[in-house]
Amino acid sequence: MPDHSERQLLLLGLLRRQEMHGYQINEFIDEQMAFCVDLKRSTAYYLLERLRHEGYVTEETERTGNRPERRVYRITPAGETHFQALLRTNLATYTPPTYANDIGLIFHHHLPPAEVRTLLETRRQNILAHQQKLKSLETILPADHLAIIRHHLIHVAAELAWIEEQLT
Amino acid sequence: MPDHSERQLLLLGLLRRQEMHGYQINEFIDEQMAFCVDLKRSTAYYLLERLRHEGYVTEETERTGNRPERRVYRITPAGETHFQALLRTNLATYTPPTYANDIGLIFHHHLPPAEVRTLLETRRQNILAHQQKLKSLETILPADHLAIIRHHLIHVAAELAWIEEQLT
DNA sequence: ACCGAAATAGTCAGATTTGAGTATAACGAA
DNA sequence: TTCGTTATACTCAAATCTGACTATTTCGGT
Repeated sequence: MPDHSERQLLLLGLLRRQEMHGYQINEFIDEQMAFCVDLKRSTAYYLLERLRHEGYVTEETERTGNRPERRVYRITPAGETHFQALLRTNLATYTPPTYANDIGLIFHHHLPPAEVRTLLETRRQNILAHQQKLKSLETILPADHLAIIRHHLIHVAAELAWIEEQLT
Repeated sequence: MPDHSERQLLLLGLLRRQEMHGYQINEFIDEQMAFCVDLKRSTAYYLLERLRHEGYVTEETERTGNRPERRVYRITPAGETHFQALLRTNLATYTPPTYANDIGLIFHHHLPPAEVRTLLETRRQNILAHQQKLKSLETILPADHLAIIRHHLIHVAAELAWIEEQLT
C-alpha cells in the first residue's frame, strides 16, 4: 500500500471540476502543475487505470471527428468521497521532503575546501535561477496556485540563506 | 538513465571510508541517515548489485564463525573516480524538492474554511513534532551531520512561517 | 539446559515508474 | 501538393523499488 495519495488526490481533484480525457489531464499537469508535482504522462495513465479499477472514476471512450479514440474519465460518487478523505488527510499531514543534495555535503571533506566553495557557488547560481523561474510563474499561473508558489519561494529563500551560511 | 546518483553517492561514500557488508550498510543508514535519505534495505541490496555490475565495487563473500555468509563490498579505483564525479555534480546542483502536501492546498476550497483551519492546525502540530525530533537528533548524531540537520531545521522553520501565514 | 527475543543476512514476487516507441491527423509553408 | 512539424492519444517492455518472507545464530533470563 504505497503512497500515491497526493497523486490520486490531484487526479480526482482535476476530474472533480470537469470530466477530462487522459491527454488533456497530462497537458494540464505539464503546463500548470509541473512546478509542484512530479507525475509523468505514462504514470498518469497507469494511475487513472487504477482509479477506474477501484471504482473512483469511470472511463468512456469517445471520438471527435477522425481523431484517434480517447478515454474520457469522470469521477464517481465513491470517487467524491475518496477525494474528500484524501484531501482531509493531506491537509492535516506533514510529509518532510528529502533534499537530494544533502548527501554531497556529508562527504564534502573528500574534496579540497576551495573546490567545494566553487561548486557550492555554482549551486547558489542554480538556486537563484530557480527562484527567477518561480517568480515568473507567479505572473502566469491562476490564482489557486499563488499560495503554493509562495510556499516554494519561502523555501527557496531558506535554501539561499543556508547555502550562504555554508559559504561564509 | 534515471537518477540514483545521490544514493550511489551515499553507498560509495560509505564504502570509501571502509569496506562493509550489506547488513552493516543498512544498519548505518537506518540509524544515522534515515532522517535525510530515503533508502530501504532491499533497495540498497539492489543498488549494491548494480554498482558491482558497473565495476564500482567488488563483492567478496566471507564468513565469521557459524553465521550465514555475508558479502563484503569494497570500492574499486573506478568507483573512487565515479564517487568524485558524483560528489562534484551533487555539490554543484540544486534539485528542488517536491512538497507532497502542496496538492491539498490547491483544492482546499472544496472544504469549509473552518475545517481547513482545523486540519492545517493539526498539520502545524505535526511540523512542530518533526522539529523536536530533528533537534533531538542534533545531540546524538556525529558532527558530519550537523550542517544537514541545520539545513532541515531551517526548512522546517520556513514551513512553520508559511503555515502560520496560511492560518492568519 | 531450554526458550523466546533480538540480531544477522539477505531473497523475491509483485507493485510502481518511466523512457522510448507507435500511429494518425491537422496545419503551414514552399 | 507535398512535406516537415506539431498536436493528439496512448502502449509497453524494461528499469526500479519495496513489503513480506525465510533462515540461522546468539544471548539473556529462568
